[in-house]
Amino acid sequence: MNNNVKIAKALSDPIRYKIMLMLAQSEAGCCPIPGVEDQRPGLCNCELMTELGLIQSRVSYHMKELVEAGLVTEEPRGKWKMYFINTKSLRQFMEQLNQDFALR
Amino acid sequence: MNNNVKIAKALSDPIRYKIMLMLAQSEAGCCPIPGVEDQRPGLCNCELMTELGLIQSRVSYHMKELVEAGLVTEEPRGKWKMYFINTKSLRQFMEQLNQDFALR
DNA sequence: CCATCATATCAATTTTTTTTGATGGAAAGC
DNA sequence: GCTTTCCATCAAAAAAAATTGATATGATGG
Repeated sequence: MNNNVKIAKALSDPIRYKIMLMLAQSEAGCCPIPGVEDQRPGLCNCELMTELGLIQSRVSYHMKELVEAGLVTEEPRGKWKMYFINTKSLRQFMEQLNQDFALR
Repeated sequence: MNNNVKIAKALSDPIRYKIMLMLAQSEAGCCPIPGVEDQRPGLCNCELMTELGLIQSRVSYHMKELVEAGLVTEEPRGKWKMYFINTKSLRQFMEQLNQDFALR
């Protein structure tokens, strides 16, 4: 299946789209480990759960979908799992849309 | 529901994505009416059926999805129904992605 | 080691989407 | 008028996706 279809499918769920927005807007990493410098903006499951009001397995499911589509990268941080938006894949998605549909 | 989610959902089916590609690449309108000047590039159900090898109701269903998402416009032409890609909606989709995810 | 916390995964269920075959309507040609 | 062609829509079935609750894994801190 065409990769753009995969990306579109990942973005086609309201919860996942909202999660992407949250990742894009996250200012500082949640669950910071004291002393660790690299605190890229990102979110962990725990934060997503509380913000979205969803149970853990549901968040986990959607994050897996986003990661498998390549829209999100993940990184264990201590006992937490941090998620980061992968803007590169979004750019590629748009680039492909431009090509496919001769938008420029 | 967010309009980008609607667009993404419409694009998230392989058949619909392929139809969009076909519409984008259509050179001349099929089912031309003799004497009518305005023959914008577009396709009708009949052509989509044969090209895709799908039954009529299935094509009809997917075209309805695309039209309702705003990705495609339709126009009766004689007993045929012509479909045209709506690049404007695609542009808006991408513009919104840019904004939402701070891609530029 | 043990208890706890954060997350992953699984099976069962629910919901949504897609597909199909049938029927009906509208336009075109005879 | 009648027939044919093209398309829309419907109900039922099939397929796919999402949700839930339970259980498992893995790191942390005592």
